[in-house]
Amino acid sequence: MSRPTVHDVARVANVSLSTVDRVLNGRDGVRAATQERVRAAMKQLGYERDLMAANLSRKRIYKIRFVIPDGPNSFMRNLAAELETQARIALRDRTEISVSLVPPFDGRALGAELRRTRETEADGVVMVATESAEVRQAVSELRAAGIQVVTLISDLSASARGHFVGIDNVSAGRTAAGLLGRFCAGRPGRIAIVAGSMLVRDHVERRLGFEQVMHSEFPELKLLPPIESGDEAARVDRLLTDQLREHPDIIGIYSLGGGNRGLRDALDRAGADPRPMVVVHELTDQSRVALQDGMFDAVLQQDIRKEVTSALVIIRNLIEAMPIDAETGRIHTEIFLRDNLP
Amino acid sequence: MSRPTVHDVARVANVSLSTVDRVLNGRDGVRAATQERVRAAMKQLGYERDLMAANLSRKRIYKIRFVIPDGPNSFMRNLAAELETQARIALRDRTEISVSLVPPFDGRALGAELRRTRETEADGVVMVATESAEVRQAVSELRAAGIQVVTLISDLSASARGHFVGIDNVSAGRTAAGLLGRFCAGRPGRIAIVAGSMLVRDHVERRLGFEQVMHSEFPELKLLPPIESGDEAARVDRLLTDQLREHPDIIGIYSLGGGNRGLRDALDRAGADPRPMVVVHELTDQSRVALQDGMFDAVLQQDIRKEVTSALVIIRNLIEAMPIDAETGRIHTEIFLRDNLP
DNA sequence: CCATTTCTGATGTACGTTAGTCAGAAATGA
DNA sequence: TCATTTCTGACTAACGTACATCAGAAATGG
Repeated sequence: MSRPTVHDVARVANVSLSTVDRVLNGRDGVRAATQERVRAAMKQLGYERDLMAANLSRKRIYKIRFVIPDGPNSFMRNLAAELETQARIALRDRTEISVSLVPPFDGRALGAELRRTRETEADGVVMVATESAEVRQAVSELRAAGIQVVTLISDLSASARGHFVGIDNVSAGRTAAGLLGRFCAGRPGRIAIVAGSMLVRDHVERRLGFEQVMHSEFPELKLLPPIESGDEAARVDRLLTDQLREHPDIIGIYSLGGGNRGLRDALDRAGADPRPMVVVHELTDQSRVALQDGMFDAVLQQDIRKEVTSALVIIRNLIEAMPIDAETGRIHTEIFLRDNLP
Repeated sequence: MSRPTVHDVARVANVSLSTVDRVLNGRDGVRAATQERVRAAMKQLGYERDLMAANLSRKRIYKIRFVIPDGPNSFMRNLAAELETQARIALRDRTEISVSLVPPFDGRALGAELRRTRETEADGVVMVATESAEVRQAVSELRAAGIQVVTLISDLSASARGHFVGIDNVSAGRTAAGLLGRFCAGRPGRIAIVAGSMLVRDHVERRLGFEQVMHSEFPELKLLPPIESGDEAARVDRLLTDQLREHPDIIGIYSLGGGNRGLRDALDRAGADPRPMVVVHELTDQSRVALQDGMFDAVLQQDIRKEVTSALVIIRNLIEAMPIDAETGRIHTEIFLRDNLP
């Protein structure tokens, strides 16, 4: 009553072990009719290949290369840390993870690094994409060489990548608006928007989603033009302080990028009462403390661990040419309040 | 450069394969000094037993039994469906999942079913707990018989269960209060609470957390005593309709259990304007539609798939007496608004 | 020091799969 | 129908570990 093996399949299909193996592993030299017989037997028996035995036999080790941005961005540093811990865990699944860092927002550097990957005999590459012709070119070459590619966090448009793992940033912006709008419940007033830069795609998308919902659902709230801070705390502080002084009727703030320490400082300085409702992105030490203080009301987040493990599952399935559950790559935008902090 | 095997350990420790095996599997007949040598070699090489090969050799199949509530509750039906899909996937990991259904909120029935489990030669049991003496007794017996027990979604207090997988329900209740309180922003009024049963710990804990935050942070909102519906839509409808009629000043509703179709019906019937703000648990077809209609404002959710896979990982680790990462069992409470629906 | 007990090594089989070789059967074309 | 090509079967050796058996070495007790 234990699970069926290739031997059982062979017996039922009335063929030899070799033939079953050939069908199972897509080797050629099997007549269509025979293939069908084997497949029927597998279905009839409910055969599922034993991955453990299979990998053991193949002595296969999946080599996965992560290419992510270097630099001080604390979100990316968290990602790097997570990769380090996942690397140890993945070893048990016969998966070897290596990480290489490239300058951020530099398509040329990323493309060059991707090309270098071909020499490392990796089975797959997971990368945080930067839009550029070089990158798209390099990705095509990798895939042509049989190396699978998955984009993480930031996608490549119109690319031949195998899959994307990350959140939907338009929906994240809409979510922020849904929260902030309800928090400001009926009171008229202005909403300040703090962004990093309108040159990066996820920020643009978040702003887009935010404005969509604000305009349609909360028309009594007036949006101020976004502050562009370059994700630098000092600039957030300075520019936002000015804006708060200029518009005493600011009752809500949406920060869709980094530099949230500056946001806190500006709010501290302004000391409005009641203070504006605040929704920000990315759960960091800073934003966590601010949540607990009651200075921020909600933090939107993407679960880095989930993104990494999903990327691993997906790229392994790509390598094995196994079907991919579309749900796996779709990362939800998580919402944290003071009370559901992890 | 590949991972070390028992052979490497034997060579480095200068002993035979047999001796390494004896140490590795805790067989006796190895002098303490020799054992030390072997262990040192393992540590030096960073040896990790290859679980795949090990299980293959043992021809071990993990038999896991899930015991979950029967009945129309759509959350539990989702769970059952998820178990079905996970069962196919788990097969590849030499894990055989069986599911048995018991009447909901019925400690005696659950206890009896758990006792029956002992005859199924299962290695572990995962169950959605109902509080009762019979259940605690049955769990102790299972564990005494060497069968691991993990509670899922709803925990057992003071029990000998091996682990709990699920959200922190107190924190979920607090989160609901944080949202509903802010949504009701300053307006005074009453809050209705709809629960399933105070016999299951998750409902008790949610209520507790909800009331904590409501009392301390939003004292202008008065809480009505909870409606106990047994998670039946018809009863929710009837009881809530009564309550809405009796208290026209209800401006918020927290539903911490099932039967949300009844909640919708009652709200439809009452037709208040402005309608009360509504926070419910569990993303189902019903609650999803209600979110999109704007009938519900927020839905708290636990990721069923994550819970099932975490439970499987944990119970396998328990069976193998491997260390358990505390983070694995901790499931976050997710928040869904209309705009971040998956 | 010998007899006994306790420890260690050598060897083999098994687990389910992959992957190869080689001989022979079956289908195909001329 | 024969020569060729295309399929198929029978075997075998791995992969890393578990587990059993048996012989022989080392430590122990008297």
